[in-house]
Amino acid sequence: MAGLKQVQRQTGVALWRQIADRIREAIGNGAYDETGMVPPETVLALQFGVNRHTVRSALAALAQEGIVRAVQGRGTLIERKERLNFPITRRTRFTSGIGDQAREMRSLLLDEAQEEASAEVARWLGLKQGERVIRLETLRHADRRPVSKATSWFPAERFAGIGEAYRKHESITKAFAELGLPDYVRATTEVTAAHANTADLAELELTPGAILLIAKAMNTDLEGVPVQYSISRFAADRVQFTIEN
Amino acid sequence: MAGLKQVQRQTGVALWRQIADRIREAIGNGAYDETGMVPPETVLALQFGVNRHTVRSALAALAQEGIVRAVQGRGTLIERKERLNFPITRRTRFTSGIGDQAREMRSLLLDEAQEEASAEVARWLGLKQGERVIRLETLRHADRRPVSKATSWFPAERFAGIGEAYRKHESITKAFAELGLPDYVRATTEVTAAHANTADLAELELTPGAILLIAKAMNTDLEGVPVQYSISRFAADRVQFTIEN
DNA sequence: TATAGTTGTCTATATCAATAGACATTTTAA
DNA sequence: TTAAAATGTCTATTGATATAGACAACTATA
Repeated sequence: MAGLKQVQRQTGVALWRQIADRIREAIGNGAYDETGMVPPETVLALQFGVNRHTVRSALAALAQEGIVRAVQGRGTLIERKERLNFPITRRTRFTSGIGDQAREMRSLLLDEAQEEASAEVARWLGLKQGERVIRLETLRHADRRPVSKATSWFPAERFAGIGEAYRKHESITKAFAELGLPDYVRATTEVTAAHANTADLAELELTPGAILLIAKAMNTDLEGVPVQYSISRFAADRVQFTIEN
Repeated sequence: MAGLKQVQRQTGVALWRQIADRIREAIGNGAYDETGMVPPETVLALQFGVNRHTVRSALAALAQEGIVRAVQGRGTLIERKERLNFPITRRTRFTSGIGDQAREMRSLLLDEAQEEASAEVARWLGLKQGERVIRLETLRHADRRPVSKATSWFPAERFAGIGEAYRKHESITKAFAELGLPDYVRATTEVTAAHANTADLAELELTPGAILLIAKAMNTDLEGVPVQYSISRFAADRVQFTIEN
């Protein structure tokens, strides 16, 4: 079976829109990953059982969204969104925040350690300097491209075992949930920029001179008690932050 | 603020369809419960900022779905959906299964008793005949109309106190959760039909000769251990079951 | 019994959606 | 260089969508 098909007429939803939705979904599922382009308009028209112009309307809509780009003579290329968008809100989460923009998300736990809180960490987590904290080093990929490397600190007492939970779920949100924190909010985020150092270059697969976006973030539980402080280093050419006010 | 509004033009979705969706949603939210009818076409046209004919298209679509019925000179009446649909799947639950079709759900605990398992109950629950089970008699209403009367049996040892939990939450799912069973699945469902007896007639507010749909269901925990066996008697003219394969 | 309020029907017009066909333009590869 | 394959553009036609206005038919109520 080649076909997507199944577009319905006279439902109040235009065929071109139904087709655009199908193609967008197929792209999201990686259906055309091998070629990196959408099938020719004539082929799509045949598959969906509509006129080529109708397919063109659908592709025009997708081009408007920046999902595809038509090149005369070649075909209609799928645009890799080279900048993942991170909305920064009170409900900022890494995975679900960009889950609709990338097909495959990976979050690897590189290192875990228990240590004494530095002055900075203690200040952010509302602890005394020297109190025990758990530090996680994580590396996050989207579609096999490294996106960010993050260092996170958690109060050791409250979140014992978070390393294991994170390794299992590849998600801070789910790790928190497993440890009895079903919900949390982003309290503050500080964004700066810097040049990548040699370690960054290797881990994020960058070239010398590359720029990083650095986000220092503090999350709290619903009572306002700090639960996480993290410093994330993003490859600046692969992400953008959006802050809505 | 009166208005729903917010219909968009030139999105590939016809205005009449957007409006139909809004009105259907508003009906589902009980927005027009006081009058039992949709506002006049002219009022809706004003609210949505469209022509009256466009509203008429939307209402015609809803009438086709059986959600409303227009009466010349009176108005457009909201049709009480006389058959609630029960999807029967592995995740069958009473309340959430029809929660989007009725505005007010009630589940009353009529009686609770601890008794010895009959041969039938023992077989379904994987117990030995004579083992202790808890029996609950429940009556379920949707929008103040009785829908079903059910007798449920639970292993007494594992689910001590389920009667109280059910009375409190009016939900088997939540009662299970309170007793440490966060999730369960429908293992088997047997459906038959019969005439209502005199007790059914009274409890389900039926007229003599009425038909019942009788569902014998067994739920298990995620390990496959039976947790509930129930016999539910549904007023056949108020429900339908759907089984997707 | 009027009358106001409501839905039903009809005509007319403009725009959007979809089909059909022809041909131009560009890229890729034989 | 040529041809095949793909997208781009144009004209024309049909049906669905939406607006506009007028009036008929029906219901409830004063």
